Amino acid sequence: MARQVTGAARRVAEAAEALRDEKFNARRIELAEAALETLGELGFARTSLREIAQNSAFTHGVFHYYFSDKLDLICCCVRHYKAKCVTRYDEVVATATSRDELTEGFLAKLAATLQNEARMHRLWYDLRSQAMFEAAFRKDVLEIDKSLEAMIWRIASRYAELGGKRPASSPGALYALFDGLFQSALLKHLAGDKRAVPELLDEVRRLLPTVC
Amino acid sequence: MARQVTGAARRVAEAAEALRDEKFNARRIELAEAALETLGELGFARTSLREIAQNSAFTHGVFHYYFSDKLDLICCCVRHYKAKCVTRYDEVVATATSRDELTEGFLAKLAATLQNEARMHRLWYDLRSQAMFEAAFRKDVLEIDKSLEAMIWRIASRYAELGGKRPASSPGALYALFDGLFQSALLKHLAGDKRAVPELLDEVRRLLPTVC
DNA sequence: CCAGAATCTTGACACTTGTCAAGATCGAAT
DNA sequence: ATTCGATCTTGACAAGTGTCAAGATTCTGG
Repeated sequence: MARQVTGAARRVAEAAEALRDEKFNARRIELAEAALETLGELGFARTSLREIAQNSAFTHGVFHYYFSDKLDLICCCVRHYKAKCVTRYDEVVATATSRDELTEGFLAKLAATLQNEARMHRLWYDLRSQAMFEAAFRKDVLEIDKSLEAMIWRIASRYAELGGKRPASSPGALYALFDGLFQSALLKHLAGDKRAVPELLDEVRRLLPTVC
Repeated sequence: MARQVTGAARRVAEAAEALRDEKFNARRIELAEAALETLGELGFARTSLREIAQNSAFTHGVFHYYFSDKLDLICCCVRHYKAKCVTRYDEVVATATSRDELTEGFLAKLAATLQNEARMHRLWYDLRSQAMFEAAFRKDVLEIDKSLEAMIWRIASRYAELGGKRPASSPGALYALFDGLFQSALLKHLAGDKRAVPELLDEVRRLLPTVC
């Protein structure tokens, strides 16, 4: 019986610990989300922990309590950012019943995110560049890049399927193409070029039938 | 005659000033080149003027003498970097007499620069991302991006010409594609992935005939 | 050769940075 | 209600930052 009690006690203890862990992790994500605000505004180079804290409801000490250091915090930010990103077009892919529908749904989301979430996108490009210098970022960044490539591939595959064809290039090349176009459009958009978004849409509209 | 003397004196003075200017500018470029060493090693975020000075033969005060501030220095670096970059493939384009020759020449240079000048390339991607945050960089960065696009276009046009065809996509899309592929390969290469370079070459070899 | 300008060195300034530790506050189990 | 651990605040520290100014040095025209 002693053994059963011990077992039950251990289970309770484990459950409590799991709860604490979950709470701890939820807090980390809260903090990461707050940090993303400032990071998106200022970029990696100009963002300090104190700046992050001041633009949030937290004090700078809390960040040190939940993260071992600055890199740890930013890694967590990147990982969290990823989860929200890679499902952006999934609904469109799932519901579209024709090439046109898929095209228009994709383009609409593309334009919307380029305009409304420009700060998050530029942060992603910033951090991906940082990964070229800072080894600590590389694992997460490469993983996200793979997810984004898969995301584009899902769109292209479905588009090809709806036309009874198969994508004409590799996932890597397709991702490179769309990512390059998006990055360039983002820069122009941030520079105040009103034509950036429509030109991107035109380009993608023209390109889709030729690559899939 | 007084007028002639004045005119001559003015011309002499102007020549002297031009000489000073030239010398001044040559020094700026020397300093920018030294700064590029450290920038390529550490990236924009982690590079300070003192670090730059310590890794060079100059004292940190000189940089302040020749540049109004840090941004001015880095803008100069970027502009200088550009000049060296955009002519990389021109000789290949000028001398190649067949599609194969152009392909192989292009791929050889591509592989060489990816491996030997990885630090400069990652700095370029870093600064291009910075331009999304820092307006002061945008003009120069957009200009360089245009030059690179034109560089790719020259290659593609010549390649198409040698096959009696015309490029199948716009300059922007072509640049996006190659830039995206290069950026991805660079990241993998820096992460220690031995397959990064050969995979890039394979991809480009496969792609060239389909886009031109 | 020498005065004045150009160039460079040095050291200081005010400020920001990441990190940490001591203590306050909170929450929950006993 | 008390106690103890988790959570948070606050303030401090040393190191590093961009900037600048005063003076040393070098260059150059006369």
